[in-house]
Amino acid sequence: MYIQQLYMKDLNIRLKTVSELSVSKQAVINVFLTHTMFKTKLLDVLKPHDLSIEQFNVLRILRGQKGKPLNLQDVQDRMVSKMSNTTRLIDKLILKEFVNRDECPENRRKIELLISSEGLKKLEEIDTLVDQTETQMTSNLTKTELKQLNFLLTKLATTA
Amino acid sequence: MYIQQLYMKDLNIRLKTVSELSVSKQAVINVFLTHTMFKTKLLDVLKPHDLSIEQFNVLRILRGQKGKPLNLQDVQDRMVSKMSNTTRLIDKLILKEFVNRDECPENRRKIELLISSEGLKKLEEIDTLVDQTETQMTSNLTKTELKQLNFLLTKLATTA
DNA sequence: GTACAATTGTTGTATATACAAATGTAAAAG
DNA sequence: CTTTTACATTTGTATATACAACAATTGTAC
Repeated sequence: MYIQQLYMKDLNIRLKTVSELSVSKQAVINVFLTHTMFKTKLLDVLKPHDLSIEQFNVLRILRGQKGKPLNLQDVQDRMVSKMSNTTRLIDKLILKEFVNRDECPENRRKIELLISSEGLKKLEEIDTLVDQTETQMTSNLTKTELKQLNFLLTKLATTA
Repeated sequence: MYIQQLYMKDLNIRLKTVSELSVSKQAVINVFLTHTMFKTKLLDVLKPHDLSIEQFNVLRILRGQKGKPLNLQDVQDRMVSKMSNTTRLIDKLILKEFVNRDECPENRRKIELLISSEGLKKLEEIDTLVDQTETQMTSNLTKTELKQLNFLLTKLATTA
């Protein structure tokens, strides 16, 4: 509640001044604001399950492997964050027993990461909630508008 | 260099799978990816000046006052982050002598924050660089597309 | 086959984010 | 005028982000 209210307050203040700025500056600010809103709402959903957004993402990445292990590099490549953090992030998932880590037999520099059955169970528990949240967060755009948005954001990020 | 390459690698991997997801999920991922790209590039510019993005934002907010002091709450309301951090963030700006903090005479609970002349000088030094970066980051969208993007993002964030 | 380079992962430090609790001051209630 | 409530800021703790340095293992060159 508090967060949403605070956020809306920020937004109103920003929208007054944003319109005077260049379209580029506006775009940057709008992306930052939207990101903050998405992050906040997703975190609201994940928090009761004691997962951060990045931890949730890593679990989904590992689930996507369907039993095949991934090493740190693999996981890292599918994330939008930094190597240095991934070790510690996964440490926390291992503590919660959602992930297992083993030494890779062929190459002892590597590690093998696998999601556990508890991890899978937790993901199933959350999936629907996250889906609903994502739908709700984007609900004041029509499907056509969302496609348009995705087109623009993809174009923006791909070559820039 | 390294960051950009890594980022592009991530993006390519994501774009393969993203298309299979719902438009809502795609939008969320695209906003996250774009945010990361923007943040990385802005940080590249600010880093040589020993400023974080949020520190830079606070300086710009204070400059916008043209001599009138702001208290913490005011600054916070114009930011996209959390109260708890703002104290510490400003501590660092004070250490760098870009900002002065005084007790508010009418209400000793409040503080008065002012940008220093060094702070103003630093901002002038960076302004052009940041403008160029923002323009360059958004350069593969036309002005019309950027306006469209701003419309969609504003609509997305305003009521959701 | 030893020296050097590359790969893979871990650790350290600074900053930012998120929340809760604590501190100090002002205002309101009684 | 004292107690309670609200306000403004600070501090503490956990996680995430960014970068650099380090350690261990593997690969390559001579």
